[in-house]
Amino acid sequence: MATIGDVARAAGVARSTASYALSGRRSVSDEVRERVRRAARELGYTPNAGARTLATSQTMVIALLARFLPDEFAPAMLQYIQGVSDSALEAGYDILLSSDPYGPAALKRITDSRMADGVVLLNVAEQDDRLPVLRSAPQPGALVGLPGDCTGVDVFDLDFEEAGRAMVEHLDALGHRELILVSQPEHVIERGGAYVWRLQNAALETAAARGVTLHAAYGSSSQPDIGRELHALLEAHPGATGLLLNNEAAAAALPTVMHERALSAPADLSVVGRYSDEFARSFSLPFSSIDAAPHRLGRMAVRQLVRRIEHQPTADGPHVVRLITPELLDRGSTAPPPDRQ
Amino acid sequence: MATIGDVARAAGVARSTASYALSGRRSVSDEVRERVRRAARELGYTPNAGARTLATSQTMVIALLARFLPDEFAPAMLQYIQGVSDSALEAGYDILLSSDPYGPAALKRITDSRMADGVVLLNVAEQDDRLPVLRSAPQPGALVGLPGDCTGVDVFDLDFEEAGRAMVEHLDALGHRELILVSQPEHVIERGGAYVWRLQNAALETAAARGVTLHAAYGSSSQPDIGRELHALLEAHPGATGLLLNNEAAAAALPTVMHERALSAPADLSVVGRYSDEFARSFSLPFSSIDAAPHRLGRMAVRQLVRRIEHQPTADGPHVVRLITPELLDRGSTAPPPDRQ
DNA sequence: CTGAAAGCGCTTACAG
DNA sequence: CTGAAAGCGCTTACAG
Repeated sequence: MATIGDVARAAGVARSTASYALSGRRSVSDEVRERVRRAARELGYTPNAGARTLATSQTMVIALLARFLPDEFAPAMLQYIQGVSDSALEAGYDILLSSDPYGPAALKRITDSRMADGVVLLNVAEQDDRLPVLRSAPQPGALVGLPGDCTGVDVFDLDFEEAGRAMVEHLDALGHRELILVSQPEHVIERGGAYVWRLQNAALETAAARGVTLHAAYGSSSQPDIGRELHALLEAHPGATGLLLNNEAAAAALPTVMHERALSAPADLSVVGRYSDEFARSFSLPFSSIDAAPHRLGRMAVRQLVRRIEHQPTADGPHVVRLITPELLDRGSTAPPPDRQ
Repeated sequence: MATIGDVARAAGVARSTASYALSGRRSVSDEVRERVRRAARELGYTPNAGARTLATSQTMVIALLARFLPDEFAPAMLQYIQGVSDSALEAGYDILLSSDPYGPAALKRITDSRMADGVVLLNVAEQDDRLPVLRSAPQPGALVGLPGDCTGVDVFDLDFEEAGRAMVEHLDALGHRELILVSQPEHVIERGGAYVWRLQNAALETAAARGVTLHAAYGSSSQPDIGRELHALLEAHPGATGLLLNNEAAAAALPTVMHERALSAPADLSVVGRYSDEFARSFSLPFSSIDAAPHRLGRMAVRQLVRRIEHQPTADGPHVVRLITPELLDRGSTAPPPDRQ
């Protein structure tokens, strides 16, 4: 493979001149620049990434630390990755993907060995064991997901509290007095998925404040369990006229369940979910929903990370915690409750 | 950050000795080795990846070239990535993930700049424009997906022809005389998804040889279109007693469609699909199916790639094309056809 | 068993 | 406007 030395020799100049001609970091005569460029082109010269990194201490790589959890929802996961990947590409960075189940050690190795200029953490838990490592690393970090302690990192997430409020307020305004909320399984909370109770608590508080009855339940993350559970919940609360879903598996199962119970939305039951629009589209979920916006969150995290990387190490402003405001996309699955006598 | 020089100084030895003591690539007295190790531990020494790469010309990185196509099925995609990721981790490699839509240029940059020791290509097309680049790269390559020309690379895929045959034979043996096959959308073929017609042609041939009528159709890759199409197909072929699915969206939509038509499997209709077991599980698809085995294919590709990388450049055996034999997982959705008079 | 030196391929002050 | 040199942090022949 051609090196900068080969290019310099072919162009009849010094290696430094070849380097400058290619990078444009100091002025070079038009003629020399042309000769160097031609030589580079003809030799098919591409700079060696390792050598450049060693010389500049810039890797132009962003590390993406993901966790492939068994009950993590695959379509959402892939969209986070896509968002990160797309915006890294735009900014000129490559992605180093790590899904080592033992996250802290993997992260430490990556940051210590200087394989990346910055780190994006996915599936962030309330008490995330990767955070202490990230805070003491020299590289900046951006998270998708809100941890208990946000110091030293930039954080991006959906405002799940607002989502919980918005769901309840929407149905309350339509006149519903009794609702059911189906959340992710309880073990998602146990491993630190704070978004589950953030949404649920806000929904419960809002319901209480408005005198709305809200039955909060945890649902399974896979079929057919979740289907059975939905049946049982609808049976147990015959007076409920609205259903809130913070559980993708439940959203996927609901059309069948409603069909089996001969219910239709919104005539018999109003339904509001929380999942990605992409998921809604590919499964044609007919329910109004709050967009989980995984692609957008991935993008935001990378954008901010790149800003930090490129302003480093001085002009780094205060760290941000950006919770995006839920938007309820109306798919017509909510309406005033049916009359019951 | 501590360098090997810092470690050497702290241990009172030369840098070379420190390096050898840590790598074990030449014998070092027990006492010196202990001193060096302790110094490394106390200083929190981790070798600089770029420097090591420059010195050894080994990156310990595998490039993963994916394509995020709009109608690519997300759960399958993520599982390929997981398979690759898991086995890379086991082998001690990191993953450089590229999803640049302009694949050939991205691949060329990655291989030319020596960012990886080997390359895995996902979503391989019949005529894949990344293949010429990969063949002329110095790094070995492994593909998931069967291209028209397999020279110079190792190839892994499901045996889609055998899958098509197996599906038809299975239903023929049960006594079915008229079947419907729903494939992926036609534009998947157009962009090079050869597996669509590989399965379809084999199914058609097998059916013809056995005197079975097979109606082959392309289906949409998303709802609600595919649902409508399934209805139309079942309507158009009232004599069909078996349904073959090579289309994940169709598999996801079918339970609802059958419900709507008051059909049940296998009493009214025998159904066989082809998708990943993981997908079947998370959506509880009640149909017997041939496992697409994305995780396993990803693993196989990496395993072989690592073998090539580590035997390079001499002892590289002939390239392999490994088509894994479809396994029909019986979920009880097939039976002899109902009597029709 | 250990050390001093060269070299991997870049970039970037330092000189002219 | 250009060149010769140093240095990034490793590894690995070459000497002893």
